[in-house]
Amino acid sequence: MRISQVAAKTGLSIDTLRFYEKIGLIEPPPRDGAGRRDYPEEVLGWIRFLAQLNATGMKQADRVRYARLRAEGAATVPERRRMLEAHRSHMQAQMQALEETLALMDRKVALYRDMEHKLTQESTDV
Amino acid sequence: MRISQVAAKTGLSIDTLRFYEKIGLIEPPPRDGAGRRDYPEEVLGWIRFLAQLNATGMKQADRVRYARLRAEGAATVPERRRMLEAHRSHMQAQMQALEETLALMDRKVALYRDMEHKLTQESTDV
DNA sequence: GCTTGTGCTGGAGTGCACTCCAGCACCTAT
DNA sequence: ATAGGTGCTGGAGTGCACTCCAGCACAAGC
Repeated sequence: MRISQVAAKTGLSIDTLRFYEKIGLIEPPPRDGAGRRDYPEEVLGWIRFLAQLNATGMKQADRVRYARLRAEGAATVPERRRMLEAHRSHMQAQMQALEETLALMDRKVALYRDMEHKLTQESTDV
Repeated sequence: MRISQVAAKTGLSIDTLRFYEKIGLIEPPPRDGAGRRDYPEEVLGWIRFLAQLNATGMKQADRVRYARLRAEGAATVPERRRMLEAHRSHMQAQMQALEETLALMDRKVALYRDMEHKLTQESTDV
């Protein structure tokens, strides 16, 4: 698969794909006769996983570390597991922050609606 | 309250407090006789609210916009409410991403545990 | 009255995660 | 055979959110 196809299917830009390769997030794919990258299908799943780690706040440096461990094979499974567990608890903290702030937003929005209601009445009453 | 006190109570650095003032996130506090910032107590609650918006992914530019609206008074309540509602739905999308990825982490961690178990047995069995 | 601590300003520097560009090669359709 | 599209490399530039620093003023304790 050519780089433009991968970009289209993953939503990453072509530049980002090359950048991810440069920093070690994606393994350098084989090249075709003309020296162009020829990605295997499996890269799509890996990129989607990276996107999930990204969306849930894992830092680039840690994603790179995980990618490097993954490339080293089965011997690194315990360390990868520890990384995922660490990220898991980080995500749980985020969930809690979100829940608390969501509740706060609801209270504030209700308060603001109330204020708007009163302001509307004020101008209607005169 | 002096800047170092505010820093200690909020966890922000002194530089960050001045930076927040510069970009309009915090209103310039009055100064004491020696020209030092003298923050009112209320700033603590506001900073904690900012921290919550921060922790749940609201961008600086939007926090600044909200702060400016807030400083303008009651007339901006409808717009502030719309901002909070927009942030609310952004947070809900984040929650969903977290839930999905949390479930994925659990599956992967279980898988890795399983692999570790088998590897251990392999070396034990021989 | 001098040292230490705290604060001030304006501006430069940092780290992260991309994003863009020049200058070139190759492939494809007309 | 030539024009347009796609891809390549190495390196520079960007935007965000701070963070640090020099050089100075004021204050408080010994």
